[in-house]
Amino acid sequence: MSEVDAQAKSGLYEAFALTGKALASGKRLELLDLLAQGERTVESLAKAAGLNLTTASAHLQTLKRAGIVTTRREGVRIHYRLAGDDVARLFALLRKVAENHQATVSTARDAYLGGDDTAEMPRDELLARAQAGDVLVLDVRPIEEYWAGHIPGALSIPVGELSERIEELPQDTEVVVYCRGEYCVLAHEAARFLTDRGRRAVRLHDGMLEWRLAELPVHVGEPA
Amino acid sequence: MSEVDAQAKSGLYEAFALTGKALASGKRLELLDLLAQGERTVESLAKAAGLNLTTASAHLQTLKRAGIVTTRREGVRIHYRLAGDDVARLFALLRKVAENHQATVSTARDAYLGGDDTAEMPRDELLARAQAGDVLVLDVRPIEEYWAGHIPGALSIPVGELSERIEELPQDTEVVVYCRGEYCVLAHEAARFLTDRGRRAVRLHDGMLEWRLAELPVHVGEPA
DNA sequence: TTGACATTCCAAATATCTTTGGAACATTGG
DNA sequence: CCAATGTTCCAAAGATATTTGGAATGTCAA
Repeated sequence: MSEVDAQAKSGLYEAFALTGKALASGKRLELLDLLAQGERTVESLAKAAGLNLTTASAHLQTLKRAGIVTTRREGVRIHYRLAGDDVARLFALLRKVAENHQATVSTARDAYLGGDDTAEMPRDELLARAQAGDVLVLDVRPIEEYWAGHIPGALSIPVGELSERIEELPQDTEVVVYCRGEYCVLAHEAARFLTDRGRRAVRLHDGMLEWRLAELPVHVGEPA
Repeated sequence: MSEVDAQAKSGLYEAFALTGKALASGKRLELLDLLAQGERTVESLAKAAGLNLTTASAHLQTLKRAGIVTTRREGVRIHYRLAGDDVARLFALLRKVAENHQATVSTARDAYLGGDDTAEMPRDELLARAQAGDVLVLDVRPIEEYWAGHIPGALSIPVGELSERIEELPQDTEVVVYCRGEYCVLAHEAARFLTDRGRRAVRLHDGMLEWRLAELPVHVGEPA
């Protein structure tokens, strides 16, 4: 390989690495996790990720330089969003690969999600039983994320409002709870809360991210 | 979200980020590109990637700490390999996402591969025409990579030996050249060399990496 | 047991990334 | 035009990564 070629090759791979660097920080991955649910403003991202506003902005600039997020201005606010579904797919695969090959991930996962105490249901079973009207599908993400896209027919009760609004759920039908994705804590919390209160509740095994990437139907906006 | 939860969450995401950090260096991505073709020793990787031996070892340790490569000792040598096909898939997707969303990648790509002067053929067309015995499939990677896995029926002539061995190719059948993958320069070089010498030669659009990930048949070892 | 060899460990120098407060910038509404 | 607000830019401090030579480790063969 010539000297020139070697230089051109490392140029190409440094360019690839820019995308790698975007994924090389836990904070940035938390931001991507939020963005995978739909677009958000800088302030809202900073707050949700527990970051100083300036720090969040710096991380978002890094993501933007790598091209994996884009921005849209609306008045004084700037909305960030993922640059495409391929980015969401890359993000999801990164987490899966990390889980497959790093023991520390399972440990951290269980520490965060709290073991696997509540029962779970795969996507295809939810589809079948929701068709049959057999179960109630419950979205426990923040309402903005529900509006940005949810499973058709799902009811929205953000997990923080669940204790006040539990009466909206019929007593005797089984509830399938879901949230952002496979590593999202909200559905775990909701399922624990509901089963503690004597309701029949199971978690969807993963969440909206995987649902969308599987190209299953998604409803945007208010419920029909 | 409680303080404890926030801490547990950032622990989980820092663990994910370890895999991200593994992908955050051009040098490491070059090593992964080589490993995607099959296992290799440290020395061979260092030489092929143009790295100081100690530097290569340090990068390989980083990949190993992230769990995306594993090692096997054989006598005095240590062989590195990818920890699974999911890792190869992640690597391939990273390059694709980078190309999709970063203008600099196309520039660097063209600078390295030399524009798109030679014709290319998609995988399914190669499959059909190779079945029909219509074309000769030519693998121009180093012979070790050919042994580690190649398209069934392909002939191996490493690109460096092509000028001495061009007579092994029948004059009048079309040749389909392939190498490591979509961003590998070897098939471009070979196709240019062959067409310059009046042969009918086209490139497979991608290479062994994408072929394998598409779960198409792969032959390991000597040709049948 | 010794010598040869492949690889990793260690330490130090350099480079890059992260985080933060304060200043600067852009947009909107008064 | 001015003030308020959301976001980015800048600079500096601290933390983390990269690269390298030289020493240490582990394995094999003589």
